[in-house]
Amino acid sequence: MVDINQQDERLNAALELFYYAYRVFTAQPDALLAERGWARVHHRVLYFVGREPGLSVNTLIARLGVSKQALHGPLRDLQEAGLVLATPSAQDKRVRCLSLSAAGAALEEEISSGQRALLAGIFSECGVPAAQGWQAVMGALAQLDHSVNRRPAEQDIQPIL
Amino acid sequence: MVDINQQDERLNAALELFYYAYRVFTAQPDALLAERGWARVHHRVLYFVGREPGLSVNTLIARLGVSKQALHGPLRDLQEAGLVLATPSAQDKRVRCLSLSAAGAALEEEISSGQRALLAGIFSECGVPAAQGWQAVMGALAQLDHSVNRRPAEQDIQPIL
DNA sequence: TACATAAGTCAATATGGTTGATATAAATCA
DNA sequence: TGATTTATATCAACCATATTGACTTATGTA
Repeated sequence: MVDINQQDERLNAALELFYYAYRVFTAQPDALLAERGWARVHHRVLYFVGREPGLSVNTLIARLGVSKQALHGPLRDLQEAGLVLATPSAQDKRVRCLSLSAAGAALEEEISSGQRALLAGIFSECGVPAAQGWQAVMGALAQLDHSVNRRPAEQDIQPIL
Repeated sequence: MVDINQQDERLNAALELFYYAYRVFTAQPDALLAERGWARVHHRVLYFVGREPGLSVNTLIARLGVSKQALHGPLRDLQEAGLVLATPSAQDKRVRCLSLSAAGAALEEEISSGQRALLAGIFSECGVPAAQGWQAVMGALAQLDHSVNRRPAEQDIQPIL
């Protein structure tokens, strides 16, 4: 039989693990961005646009969960720096389809590849079964996302509008 | 032989998993705090003081990595609400030893227990091997924390927000 | 005594978010 | 066609939270 307090202790340790692991995971990109004078919003814009090219400004606002006024500053920065491109949609010329320029993709790649390398190293260090366990746990957690702002993906639950 | 692009795709999926899972993990405490009109700083204070009772204001400032002016507002809120107690140290009457009142401990417990329950549910859903794999991966990541503000490792109890 | 330290406060400032109002172009409806 | 809605883009006022700097008070130490 499992001691309740011991169980709680293990779970407390897991809470802390989550906090520290996430901090390590995000420290690198933050530092890379800061070097170039960009902030987190810029990173998130690069990230979302990179993974969903052609998305509209409104969609991006929904993904990020910020107001359009809060988005526009950083978005304009990125466009002026030539990292993000905005081209009118063919279907509806009002909507601007956002995408990354080569330079934008390169910066995004530089940031994400650091994170991929970090995870790849950890996964190979811990072994395939551990990596699969990690993915199962994180996947189960992510499934609980009730946010409306999620991107639909084949394997995901569709957002309720 | 492993296809490089396929490998990168799996790693990209892992990046997204991390992002969404963390968001789910932090949504609950944020909501609980917001209900009561507290912000994240208040939570972090409750957490740190709860896990390191008797710590000084300066130590707390170092743990949080904020200025004393930034801390004092929230800290005063918590003291006035009777959640955090400050008693002069016996050794040095200048330093205030911070601790949680019963009410403070109860709120902290309420917040953390939600997160423990969330993780416990996920762990039992995914099975013991997956949970162990998750812990191995997160532990390996957390080990890479180079932060100056960490506590010595013997107790190594750390914040969740 | 002279200086240093811990805590608390006040003021000025910066940043990053919010809402509200408004403008423009494009699409759609009656 | 004219009226209305939608998507994007600003401007302005405001607010929360952080910063640094200067200062006070109480206490400890050389």
